[in-house]
Formats: sequence, C-alpha cells, structure tokens
Amino acid sequence: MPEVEALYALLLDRLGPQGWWPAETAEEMIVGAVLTQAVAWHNACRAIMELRRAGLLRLDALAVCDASQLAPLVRSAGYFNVKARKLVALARHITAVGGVPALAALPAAEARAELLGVYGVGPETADAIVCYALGKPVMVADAYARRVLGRVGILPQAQQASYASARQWLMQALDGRGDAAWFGEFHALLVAVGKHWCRPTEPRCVECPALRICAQGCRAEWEKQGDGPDRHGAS
DNA sequence: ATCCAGGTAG
DNA sequence: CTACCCGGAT
Repeated sequence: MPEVEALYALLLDRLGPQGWWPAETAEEMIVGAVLTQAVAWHNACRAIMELRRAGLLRLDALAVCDASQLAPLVRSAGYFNVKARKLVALARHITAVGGVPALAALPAAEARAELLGVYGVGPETADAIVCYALGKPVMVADAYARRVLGRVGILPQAQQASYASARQWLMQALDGRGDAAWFGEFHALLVAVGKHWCRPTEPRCVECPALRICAQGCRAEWEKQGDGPDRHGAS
C-alpha cells in the first residue's frame, strides 16, 4: 500500500502538521470528543470554553454534575440536552474505573470496548479517544476519512459505506504503519482535505492538495456527471 | 427563511 | 428509520 505513504507525505507537505487533537489534557480531549459529535469543531469549542470558565473541564468535576446544569453551558455544541447527559455518563464511568491512566493501561481493544459500553460513546468517539487521549495507534474511520480515502482510491468501495467495515479494512492495511501520533496526524490531514476540498457535493478537485495521486484524477466535473460512484453510504 | 452536516440512542 | 440541536451556509 505505497499510496498511503504517498498520500500522507503529500498532505503533510502541502498542509503541514494539523496539531490535533486541540486539547490541553487528555480529559479535555475526551470532553471535546463528545461535544464535537455531529457538529463542527468551532461550535464544540465554544462549549468547551464555557465549561472551562465554569471549572468543569475535568472529569471528576463533571462526574458530580447534574446534566440539567450542564446543558446551558454546552448549548452551542448542539443537542445540548443529550450531550450534557453523555458528558456526565462518561465522566462518571471513567472516574469509576480509575480515571484516564487506568484506561490507558489497557490494550487498545479493551479500552475501546470499555468506552463503547458508556452511554453516548459510539465507535467513532471511542476510536478518537483511544487514539488522541489514550495514545494508542488506531484509525478513526469517520465520514471525512472514508470519503477522502474512498475517492482517492485507497479504500475499496465495498468498505466505504459503514464505519465498522472501513475501520476494519484500514486497521489491517495500516497495521504497524505508525504510532498514535502517526494515526492522529493522518486522520487530521484527511479531515482537513474532506472539509475544504473533498466535500460531499461540489468537491474542489482542481485545488485539492491530493489531486496528483487521486483516482478521480482531474475530474472537477464530478458532481455534474450524475454524482460520482460513491454517493453516501447507506445500503 | 430554509437547508444542512454530523454521531449516537432508541 | 427518526429524534436530538446548533451555527454556518445558501
């Protein structure tokens, strides 16, 4: 899979290190992972600042909160009632099992399973936490990563649709490729590409930093010829 | 003024 | 499948 190395190097060269995850501490990263679910980072960021202002960017503090008191603070992140409950549930759970260090002491697969058992933590959030907060080399196969890797021609069409299949394929293909920082940077670069150029509709192929090695070649007209081969996943 | 993108739970 | 919800884009 030489294309992966080529893509990684190309994006790093063009875009520079993305500096993800933007958090001071592992606990802050975990809070951010919940808040950014289904919402642009910008919105989650405002909620994080509210929590910081209230001294609640720590799991032990969040663990003793009531969701109802949290909701107004995380309003800007959307789904605020749901997310307030998720934050409390996750903070309580992690605190109860001995905190982030205890989680980080587990093998990646066990930490992931542990997290998946918590209300509000699905596959993507679990992987993000395992990679960025626990420092394990796992791939976050989110919508951006799947779309970009799929279009570029690295991730086979059949694996693009679901999170689980994409993750499984990528974890095998990328096995041993790097440490947590490598995976984290790769994911961050893919998000940057997916957000600014490789958009769901009206992709900006001509200016895309990955154009040189993209299977879509120079087809800027993508969307105009009846919506590429990959229309969003559900099948 | 409407549309939309995004992940998880039910 | 729909509910949850925001802010940003159109």
